[in-house]
Amino acid sequence: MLSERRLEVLRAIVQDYVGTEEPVGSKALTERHRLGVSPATVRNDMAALEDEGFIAQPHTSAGRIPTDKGYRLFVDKLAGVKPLSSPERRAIQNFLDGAVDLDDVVGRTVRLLAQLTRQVAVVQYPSLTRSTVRHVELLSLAPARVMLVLITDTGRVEQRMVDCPVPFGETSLADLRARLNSRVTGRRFADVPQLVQDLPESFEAEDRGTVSAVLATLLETLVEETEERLMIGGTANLTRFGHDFPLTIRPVLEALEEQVVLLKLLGESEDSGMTVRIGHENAHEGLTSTSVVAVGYGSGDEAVAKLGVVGPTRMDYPGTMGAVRAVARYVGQILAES
Amino acid sequence: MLSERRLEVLRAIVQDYVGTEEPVGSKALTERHRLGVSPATVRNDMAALEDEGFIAQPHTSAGRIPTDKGYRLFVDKLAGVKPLSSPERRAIQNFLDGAVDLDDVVGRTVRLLAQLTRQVAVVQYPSLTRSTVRHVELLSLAPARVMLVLITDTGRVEQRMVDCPVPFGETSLADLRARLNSRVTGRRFADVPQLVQDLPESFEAEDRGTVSAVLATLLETLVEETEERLMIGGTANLTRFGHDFPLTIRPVLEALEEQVVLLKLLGESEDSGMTVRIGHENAHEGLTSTSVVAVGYGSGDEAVAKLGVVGPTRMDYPGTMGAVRAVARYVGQILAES
DNA sequence: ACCTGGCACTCAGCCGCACCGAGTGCCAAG
DNA sequence: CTTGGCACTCGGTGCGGCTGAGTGCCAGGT
Repeated sequence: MLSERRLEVLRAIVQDYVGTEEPVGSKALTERHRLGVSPATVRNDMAALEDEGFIAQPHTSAGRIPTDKGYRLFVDKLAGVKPLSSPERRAIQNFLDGAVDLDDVVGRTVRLLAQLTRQVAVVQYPSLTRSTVRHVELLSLAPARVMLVLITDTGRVEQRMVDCPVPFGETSLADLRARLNSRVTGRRFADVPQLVQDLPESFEAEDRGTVSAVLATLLETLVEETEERLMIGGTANLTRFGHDFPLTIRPVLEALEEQVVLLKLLGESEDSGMTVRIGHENAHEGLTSTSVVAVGYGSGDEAVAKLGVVGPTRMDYPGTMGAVRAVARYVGQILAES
Repeated sequence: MLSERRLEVLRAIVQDYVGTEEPVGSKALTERHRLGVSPATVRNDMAALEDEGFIAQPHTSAGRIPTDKGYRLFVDKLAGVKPLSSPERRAIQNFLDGAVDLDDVVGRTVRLLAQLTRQVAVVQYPSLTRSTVRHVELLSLAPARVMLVLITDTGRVEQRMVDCPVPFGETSLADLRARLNSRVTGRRFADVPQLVQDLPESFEAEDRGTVSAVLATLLETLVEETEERLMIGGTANLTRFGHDFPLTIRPVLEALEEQVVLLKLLGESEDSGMTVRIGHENAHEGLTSTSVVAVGYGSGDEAVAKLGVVGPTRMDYPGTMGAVRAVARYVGQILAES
């Protein structure tokens, strides 16, 4: 229902607007793009595109700017994913290769993504529920005090204190540690609850209380930390947002500080494959003038967490999508290696 | 050399300016404060204060605003530290008490501080070098692969992978773990290097390579992580900075993203006792229009790390200092308990 | 049926101008 | 040393006119 040329006009409008940040008019369009038609024709097309809701005028007698719906069409039909240049790829690899631990990987990823896209980057830590257990460690700190340390295959470490109802001997502790690990090492966290269910029964009566306490803390940790952690960076890029600062930037900063909001943002997208959420498509009110590009990443074929960027709806979608995808791939490789 | 009344005038100017964000004139001053003198007198005093460099006019025929030097005098001589109200104290305690682990403590502290002061909060993780070792754990993940886990008395956990030159048996590993712990548990991290220096010699020749590798990684971790970690929050408060947004806010956001800068910022202050660094007193260029209020906190009497806030030079110093001090105390308590 | 050039119209942004008023410095008197 | 008076400054604001990019529409051409 939209002719080929009209789509072409929309593409041109999006590209110009993203570049200049200013409403684009018919004359400027014909000059900057070889559309092969006159400004008047473009005007007609623009009127049609406006009727369909793809573009809008800020005020009468100004140029047009794309609407969220216009960006949507652009992303879905008109734009591809721009692959990175090979120097960029090499830079990514070099930068990520220097990481020493998981925190470092995530930290570097955030900085990298922020720099590449010149936007705000968000990286989720590998999810506990989708990871597998590498090791469970129990340390006796005091006669009735045990520290529980949980290590995942992605290098994440969680620790908790456990208060034992009665003092717990070193040998019992070693016993519990051994049995616990033989059951859960290499298994997925999601499966842990049923794997340890009957563990207390196999212990002496006097130790059962403590065993139960330890297990309870373990399960609690799994539940609590299912609210994942994440890291953000590149907030300074928000200053390149637009001219009407305070009002735009404020709610975005606020939203970015609420982990819950961000996690929802990343979580709502499909598991693998890139998701682009544009303007009002974002549920959160403060983010209706931003777009979110997110993708899953993982050490194997399956995604263990998401990463992405938050930027103005007026962003370079192909470039951003390319950068996000590339970074996700490299991070996956790094995690698989460690 | 400055009469009592002139100091009083300065105090009034600072207070009014902090409240209204607008240059304050002689007439307004006499109306809002009971100085007992006429505007003309105040004008004379203001002229004197301006000669001394404590206040300045943005343009001729506008009110006066305090200079950095003026704020300095205000903080040093004219203002106390405003204690928090008891509801506030209770709120702090309740909020911090719910923390489950160190990350949570730091996270809650940041949010709390940001909310109380309505500024950007910065909290440093307890320093490794000033903490003591609670436990060192060695886990065999593969025949020639060991994971080193370091746990501090403040609950911080660091982990590193160690590649062994030759496979390392479980018994040797247990042996090393035991000897290592007997030497370093309870000792300060700073002392660890010399405590483990001669450890390889006491092992069989074939294991010495691995023992050395493990120790090398341990020491390396200590060095690397001496660049401390920290957490920031409340950046949304930057939007309340001033009217001339983009230019002011940008360098601040950039500075806040550079951990190194922030660590220097906190580190430069004396160990305990509160430090207030005003405007150009901050070395970093991006922060010359901000003030930093920082204080050490710790589980015992000695500081293990710093926390503080970054805000506009035009801030409520007494209130901010009060909040920072109170939060530091409570965090110290929480850490001591865990 | 579609493209195109022409034309009248609109309106945000940008002067220039005058005015207002808060605030100042100075001075002479108390 | 304080105070009231007074002339002066100058940033901010509101108003009017101009400009120019951009539009919508129409009539003519392909």
